[in-house]
Amino acid sequence: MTENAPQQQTDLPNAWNPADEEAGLYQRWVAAGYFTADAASDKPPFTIVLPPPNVNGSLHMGHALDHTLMDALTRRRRMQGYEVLWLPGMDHAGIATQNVVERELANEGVSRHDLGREGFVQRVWEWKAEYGGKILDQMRRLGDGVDWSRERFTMDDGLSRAVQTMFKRLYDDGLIYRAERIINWCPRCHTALSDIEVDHSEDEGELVSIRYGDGDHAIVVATTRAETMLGDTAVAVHPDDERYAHLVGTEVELPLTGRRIPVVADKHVDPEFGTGAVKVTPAHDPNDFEIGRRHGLPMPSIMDERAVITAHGPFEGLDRFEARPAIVAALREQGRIVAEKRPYLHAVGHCSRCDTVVEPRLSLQWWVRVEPLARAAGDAVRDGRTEIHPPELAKRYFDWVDNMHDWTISRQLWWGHRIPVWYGPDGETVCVGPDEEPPSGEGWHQDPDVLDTWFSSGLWPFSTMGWPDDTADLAKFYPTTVLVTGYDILFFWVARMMMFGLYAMDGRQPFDHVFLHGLIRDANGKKMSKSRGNGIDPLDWMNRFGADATRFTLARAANPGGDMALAEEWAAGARNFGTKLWNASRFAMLNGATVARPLPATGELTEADRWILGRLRTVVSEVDDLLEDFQFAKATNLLYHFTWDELCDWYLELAKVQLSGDRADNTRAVLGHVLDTVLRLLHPFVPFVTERLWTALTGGESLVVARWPGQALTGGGPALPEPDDVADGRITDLQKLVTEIRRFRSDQGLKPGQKVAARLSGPGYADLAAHEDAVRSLARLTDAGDGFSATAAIEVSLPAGAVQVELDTSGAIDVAAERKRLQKDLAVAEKELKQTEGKLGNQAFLDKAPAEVVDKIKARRDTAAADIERITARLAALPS
RNA sequence: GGGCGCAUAGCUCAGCGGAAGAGCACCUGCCUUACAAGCAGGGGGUCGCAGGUUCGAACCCUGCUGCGCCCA
Repeated sequence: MTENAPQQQTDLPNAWNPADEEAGLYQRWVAAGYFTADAASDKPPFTIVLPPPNVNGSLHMGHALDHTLMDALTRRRRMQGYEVLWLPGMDHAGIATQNVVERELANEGVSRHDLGREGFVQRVWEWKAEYGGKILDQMRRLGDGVDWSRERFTMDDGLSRAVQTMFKRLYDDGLIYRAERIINWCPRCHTALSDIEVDHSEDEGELVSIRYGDGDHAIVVATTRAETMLGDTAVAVHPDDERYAHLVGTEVELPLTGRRIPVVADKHVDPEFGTGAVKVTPAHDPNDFEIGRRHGLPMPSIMDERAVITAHGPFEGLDRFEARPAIVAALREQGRIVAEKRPYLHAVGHCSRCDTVVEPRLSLQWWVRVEPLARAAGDAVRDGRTEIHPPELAKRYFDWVDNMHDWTISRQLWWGHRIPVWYGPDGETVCVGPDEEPPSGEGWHQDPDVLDTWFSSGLWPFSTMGWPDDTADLAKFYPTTVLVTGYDILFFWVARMMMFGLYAMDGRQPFDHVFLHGLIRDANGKKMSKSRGNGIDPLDWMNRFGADATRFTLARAANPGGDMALAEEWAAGARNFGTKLWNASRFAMLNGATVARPLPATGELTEADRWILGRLRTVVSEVDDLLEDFQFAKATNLLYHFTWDELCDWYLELAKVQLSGDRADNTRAVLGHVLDTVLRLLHPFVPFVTERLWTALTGGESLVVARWPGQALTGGGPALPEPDDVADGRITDLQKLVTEIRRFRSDQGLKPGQKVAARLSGPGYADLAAHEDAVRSLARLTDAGDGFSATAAIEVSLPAGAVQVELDTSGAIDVAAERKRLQKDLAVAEKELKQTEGKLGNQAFLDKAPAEVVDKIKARRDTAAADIERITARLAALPS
């Protein structure tokens, strides 16, 4: 390490141009191997597996946030001396990718069936080679410090083997079974979907009331799906509903079909809803399916896989949405429509991939029996083996895992892991493990379906490290330390990885912590979406403001659990901060700031030096605490304000004075030191600009592998002096004095650059006399030389007493402006006096409030009283 | 229908029992030799409404109103 090599001059350009430097810096980091994890290392591990993005996806703002936070976590831990593994990769996104390639084929006038299964899958691989993984390059743009040597893909041989192993184990344990049930069917994708692949929305539909039967034997049912009446096999009423008691056990005629169907009593019918009677279509509604099961009803399917009506005379061949009005019209003709309500708002499920309205469908599918797995997943969080941050979200997790339905894992697709089950000529069913030969011979065939993409993604925390083999990576890096994702992905990711991880890894949880961040919204707090057109492309921001600015914007908005609104102005602000940091650093370096020598002894430092170093020490400690607690927004805001408001606005200005004094070298050391530390603290969030500045400042190899300030694991780091109350108070006084003078100047319309002769005096000034040069520099005051003639005076009250500032404004002063100012200050002081005296006049307050609170109020009262006296006198002295 | 969360400056959000804060926006003046992607100064809020607890409430409790999200 050459971290302490001296660096006198700087080769830094005048301005920071991210586009010129980011890509080169990133390449250098990767080439140096900084991000490559070593399973043989003695360092403590810190592991994150990247929730794998879809192979057909591109980086959106949600990813950018996710990645920024993961990168910040891993970069800091790396600097702290951990052996960091951040493992990247992608999933194969079964439905989405198959859709993409099918669309491509459609443009060529070909269907996947023309290519055949093998040909189609080959074609998807070719597509992947050419277009897949765009997001990986976008991750490089963002600066993700991932271990590219361990990049994985869910369809790779190793991960496929893990999938087959897992299937076999679950099958053998009786946790995977095949059954005919109602599933969510997408008539466009032609596949089953799991519950969470269905999005519900309130859609406008119609509620039609239909009379079944006639005369005394009539019963009215209401439905939003009139077309399903073709598949009705019963009408159900509540057993205690006296209105229909006489009909239960009898049959009514089902219109249009000539069929007679029974009226059954079922206690799951809500007698309050509608007429209290419901039509029962067991093959096309999950509730009706349950009723059908309880009453042994037939379950005819009336639609094919495209949701087109099959059989049933005139309606055959109609799409379900064409069939609906046709059937209503036919019923109306027969006088069977009792009431119609349009529009009628009701919840409708849509395919999360293509937005088609899902069709509940009776079909034979493979299922995971989740009960024991979900219980273990809940217990791991209940036991505290896995901690969810922020903890409020644990409740949502429990609600989900404790009430989870069995999971449909078969998909009627070709792109994915094929179900490793073979069926024999005599009805045999054989599940085949990865190292076994599948049965062959006449009549044997493999199940045609593939597994849900989430089945393979659920294995990600360990399949990526070589499971089911015992590998060095698993030994070193499992369980992973933290999973970072949005709270909307809690069920997709967390629950499924937890279930599989605990099962496959002998009860060892896949991650110790789960950090859930909020969702990205636009400047008005609205969710970003394609239909709204309010999405922001992170690449656009990276192009215009730089990767650092994009990252810093996201990190500054990331309060745990809270959603965050973003707008271009936010990114511009972050870019401005980078510029500020750049300019401040360049200024410091041009003035010889250096880390070449150790910090001077405390006794050799000025109060300004001791103040900024004390503040720095506090900031280091606070930032550290905040980051341990995933408080990214607070940590970055603290750094933003320390850098801008304290370091740049005050210390750099004070340093300008010191640099022309006799202890300039000390100032150079302090400047270098503060800057060095600030760059280290900021590096996890804005890696590029800090790297460029830090290597220039220190001559060190790279900030990526530099030590993190403070904290035990870092083995020390620069020793900073304790915060110094005297120095802090002195600088606070100085700031107040300078600010008051500036206020006066501004009131009086004096140009900021205009020097004004002044004389400073008063009891409060004794302690500040040593800072006179600084005060004069910051307030643009010159000495009161010959011919000085005060035309105005202000009085600033400090804890040690008042300071008089007499100024020669070389002209008349604006008395009205001065009076206005004083009156305003007076009003403030009077309000303060009234408030504090009110409290102190309350015996109950004096008796019950803690002594330090009472003392504080007393001090405030005294200050207010003194201010009133002073201001009143000043007002009286003003020429009228 | 069940559950959760939020209502604080024009906008987006911190603060969660002892003096109302930030960023952006806004107003005034400045190209003051690091920085106009900037500097200096300034204006702006009875902290959704109504009760209660407390010496003291933006902060705790109850109800109401209005939003948002998840699940059914």
